[in-house]
Amino acid sequence: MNISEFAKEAGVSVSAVSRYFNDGYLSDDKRALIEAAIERTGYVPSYSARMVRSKVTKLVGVILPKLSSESIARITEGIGEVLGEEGFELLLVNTSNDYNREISSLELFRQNRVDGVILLAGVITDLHRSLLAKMRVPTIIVGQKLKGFNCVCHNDLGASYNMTKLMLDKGAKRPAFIGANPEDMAAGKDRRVGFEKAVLDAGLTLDPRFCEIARFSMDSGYEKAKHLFSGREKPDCLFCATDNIAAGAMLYCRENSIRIPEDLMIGAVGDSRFDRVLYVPLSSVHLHYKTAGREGAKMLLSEMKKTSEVHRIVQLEYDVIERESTNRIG
Amino acid sequence: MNISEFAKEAGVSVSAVSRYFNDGYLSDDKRALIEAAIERTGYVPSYSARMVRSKVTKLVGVILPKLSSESIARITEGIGEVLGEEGFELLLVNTSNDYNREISSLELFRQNRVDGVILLAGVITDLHRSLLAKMRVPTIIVGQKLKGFNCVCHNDLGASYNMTKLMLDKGAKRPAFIGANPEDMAAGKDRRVGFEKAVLDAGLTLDPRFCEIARFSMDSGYEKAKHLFSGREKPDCLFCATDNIAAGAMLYCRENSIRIPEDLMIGAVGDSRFDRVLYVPLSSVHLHYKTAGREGAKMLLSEMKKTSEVHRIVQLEYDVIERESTNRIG
DNA sequence: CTTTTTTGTGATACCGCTTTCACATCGTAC
DNA sequence: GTACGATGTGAAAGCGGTATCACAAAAAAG
Repeated sequence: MNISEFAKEAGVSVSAVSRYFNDGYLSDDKRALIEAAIERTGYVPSYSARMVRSKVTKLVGVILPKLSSESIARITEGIGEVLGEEGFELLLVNTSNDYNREISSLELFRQNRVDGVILLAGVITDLHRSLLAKMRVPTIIVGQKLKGFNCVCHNDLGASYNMTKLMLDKGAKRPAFIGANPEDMAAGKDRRVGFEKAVLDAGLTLDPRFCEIARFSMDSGYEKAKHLFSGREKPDCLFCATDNIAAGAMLYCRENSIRIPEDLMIGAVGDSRFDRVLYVPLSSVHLHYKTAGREGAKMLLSEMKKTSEVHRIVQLEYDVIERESTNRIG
Repeated sequence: MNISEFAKEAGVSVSAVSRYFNDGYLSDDKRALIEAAIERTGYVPSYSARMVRSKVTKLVGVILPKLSSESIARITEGIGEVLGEEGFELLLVNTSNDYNREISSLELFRQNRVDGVILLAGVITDLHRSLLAKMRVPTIIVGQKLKGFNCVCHNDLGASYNMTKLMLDKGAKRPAFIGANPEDMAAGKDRRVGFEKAVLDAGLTLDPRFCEIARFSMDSGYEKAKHLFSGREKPDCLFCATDNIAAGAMLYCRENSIRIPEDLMIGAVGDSRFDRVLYVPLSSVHLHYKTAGREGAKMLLSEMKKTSEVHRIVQLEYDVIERESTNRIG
């Protein structure tokens, strides 16, 4: 059933029906007629047709590197909450960390497909930048700082600095690091810089043999921990860029009777739900992922309303959560 | 730029352009002209306009109760993989376990918004059933068996039966159960029935004081474990409907010096990634979530192609993964 | 009582594309 | 040489809505 059939059924004009579903500039009796007819027929206007003329899709494209990650899931939940309230729906693209899919999704959304875009990316390349600059719809980046664009991000540097400091303050002298891809400015580079700064501020030196780069997985954390402990010199504290990496490293420790925190303190960033039920409850830094998603969505909403082109970067703070894995008396 | 401007730019007719993007019934020289013009202008046809006429949205609605759950994220990843290959995109609705949002999303998708729907639901009510029966687009249910509808589900009964049996075979005599909402036929009812069957088959009796119903969270698992151990009689093995519940229960055990597996064996269903790094590595049953998503998506694709109305229920099998939490010598 | 404004209304052009249709062209069969 | 199907083509009629507009009726202002 289309609008004109429905209008006939309701005994009103096509324009009246259209108004009913839009600005509402309509008398009460017509409104009643239309509502009665909706009740009878279950008529719902076609979204697609509406889009053609009004250029409004009520869709927001969300590009993410994977779904099965607690942090990303929480960000996405936050996004969905805020946008859902405003009647928007999420068009989700999971790029599976595939660079090409990320680019092609941006290309797709750059066109007329959605009213706005939220990008959760790890590594931002020049190609990303140039595509982002050419976006015709408002676009928000969550989880990374990118000058000249609208971003919601975390204080990764502060988080890693303070977690590392926590361990050093307890007397650790041989700090080790398992980080992520440094091309990822947030989880990779910033968390490394924070670690390094804390080490230097404590008057210690950085030992390159105690620095590893892992992928975002437990297995990778396990492997890197193995490598860390393969040398003669052993670290006495370990900062991991993510909880998953830390969990993997912890597994290696258990298998090799490295006591936590007695022999090795471990701290990480992320505060995953499983941290407190790990082999040894893991000290970690809570980042406000869901809030980041909500803030990103709010920022997008305001961008979609106004026409101004002011770019903002919002940085959320963090909470250091101490658990047993760093609970050593200095 | 619209199709007629573009056609002019390319020096061909509007029809030629339309054919280029659709059936491709076109001569090679026109095709070349169009391709050259695309190169120059970056023209992309409007999805919205295309939808109006062709009634094809290339969108699949996915309704899920939450995002930050490993099982759901994995199912959704599987769905995205398969549908992405076929050029479909996912319109995601996170209902946050809100019954009304579930219903209203079904209502929304029942109309002309998407080409197909995949529903991941816990509790299916009569209202769900009647809405599902009235769907005008192909719809697949993942994670639940529902007669008369297309479903991809797990063998929850077999999974819980065998996990329980594993523990009873090792000599446990006082089995306890922490389950989920029994209105959830899969994770709630079937997993309970499997547990009960295993207990009865082992010649034991069901002790109602050893049966708890939890929500899908660690905290809830913790609370229910506390309640289980509050009586005089203590269980010697515990089956939990999900890994999260088990992790919470394990936390209670640690705090109260209940040794695992010596005093209490624990087994669960789900095989979450964190199982092996828990306080005590958790025995669990691996369900093929991602495969379920993939199969659901394939089923949807075949439903969208054909017009027949044959309903199938596909049940996936499972793998029992034994770890330390049940590693007791009977 | 006229003029102006407000409020409500339906006809109709239009959004950007797809589909239908009538027709032109070409190669092949008879 | 004619008949025929296969292939290719552009004009134009939709698809189901929204935006614009002219205009009527009622209310407010003068």
